[in-house]
Amino acid sequence: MPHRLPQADMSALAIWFPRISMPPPLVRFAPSPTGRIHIGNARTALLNYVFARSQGGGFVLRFDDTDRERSREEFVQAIEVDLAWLGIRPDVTVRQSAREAIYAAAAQRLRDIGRLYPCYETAEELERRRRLQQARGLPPIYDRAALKLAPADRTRLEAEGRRPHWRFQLAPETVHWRDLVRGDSHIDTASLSDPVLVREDGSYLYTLPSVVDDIELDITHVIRGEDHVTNTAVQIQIFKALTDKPVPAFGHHNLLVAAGGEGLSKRTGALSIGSLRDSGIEALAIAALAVLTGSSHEVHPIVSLAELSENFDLAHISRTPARFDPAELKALSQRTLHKLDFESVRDRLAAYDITGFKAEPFWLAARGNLETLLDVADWWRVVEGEIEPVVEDRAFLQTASESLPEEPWDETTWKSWTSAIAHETGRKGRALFHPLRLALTARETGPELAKLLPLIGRAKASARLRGLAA
RNA sequence: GCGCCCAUCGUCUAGCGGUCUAGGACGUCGCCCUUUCACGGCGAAAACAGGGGUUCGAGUCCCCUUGGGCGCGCCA
Repeated sequence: MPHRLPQADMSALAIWFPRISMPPPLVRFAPSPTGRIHIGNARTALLNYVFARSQGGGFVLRFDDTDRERSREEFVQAIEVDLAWLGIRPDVTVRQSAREAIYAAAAQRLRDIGRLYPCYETAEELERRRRLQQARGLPPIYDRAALKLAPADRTRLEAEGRRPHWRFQLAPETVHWRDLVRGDSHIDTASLSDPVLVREDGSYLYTLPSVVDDIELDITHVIRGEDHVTNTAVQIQIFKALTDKPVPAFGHHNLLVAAGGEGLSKRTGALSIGSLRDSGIEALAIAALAVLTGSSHEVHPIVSLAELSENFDLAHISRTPARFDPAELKALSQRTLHKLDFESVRDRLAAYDITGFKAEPFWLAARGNLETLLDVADWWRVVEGEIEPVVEDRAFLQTASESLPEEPWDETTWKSWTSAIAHETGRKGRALFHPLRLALTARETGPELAKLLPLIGRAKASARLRGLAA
């Protein structure tokens, strides 16, 4: 497969032309602040970020907020917060709303070279024509009627008060590019409508600002969802019409679909990063699942974002849509938690007032039993707080409390204590341990009691065995 | 409707004509560990969408069917 070779090609080039050093890659993630980011969005952001990191490159966060109607400041903030939580620190942040003069200049340049032409059809007219074409089995493509307008026609229309919207005139050709994930790709512009770049009210649609910013900011790699492949032909043409700079490389990753198979696009109000965070999902689990699923890499828990950059290769992403299953995310989040060492959660534990000399041994004992970090509070209460013990067998617990050894306790205390009880009562297995666990922790399942007992301490243990809240 | 892309275990995938009685991971199930549960370790079951070709030989190449994704906006 040709698209698995570019790495080799690059290094070959570097050997033969050592003086031609590639500029460091610069990627961009370009959300429109019309909502919170969701798992699909976040995946694109993460893929860009991990790619940049793996190549020693930079990451631009660009807010595509040219749609003034729908863009909201609160979403700009929320997106930055969500991205930061995921571990993404943009090197540069820009807003398209602050750059309109640049787009205006670009639009003028396109008019000057005759590639941007005014159209006077109304939205309703266009809609009607599209339906007509579809009914006839034809592709719904703009017929370029406006191109045939004589100057006099325009003058008359303008006199009637009609304001034009502006279309980019596509050159008839098949546009080719070597997609970073999909390999050799091509689009015949004959199957496309000339894209509207400027609205009737003079504002810009996504297409022009996007290309202009990619040029101005020297973006080298455009990594985005597969839903943008068709746009690529248009963007390459606009790019070339505007500048002699090299066209960026494009990589279109597969899309996520819901477990049932239906699309998981931004329109379906998919799981937001914010709600995932609130439900206790680990950011690292989201990152791992987002970049690993749908690729030939095994999905596995990670302990740092950097881990994902190590074997990262866009060519390892599949061209088939991948299912996103929240249950899988949850399970991965749980396994992630079980691997985290104390240092990496120290600050977050402190937020639950889990500090002091018991904090680390507590974490090591409890982490394997957590579904989410939210659960630590419950286990910390078992160790340091007060709980109401569950008494299953009063007489047995009485015996147990009487054989409780004197402190100091360590991890061997549990073994020697329970051996003594077993000896005295003849109990073993579940009959022996279940009542002890219930009395000591008030829960059916939990961390190894050998590790928990010394943290609970004699005073609390003794009281709980006697059925007292402690 | 038209165009582009795709099709291997439940899920994510390896596989680039013989080495595939199809490999891995997650999940599932079983066993072990812990004189309990959870965590952990080990093992098992589980797939080439269907039909035609090409070839000595096809999961691998071609065509059709079926199924799926995306696109076809004065959205991004």
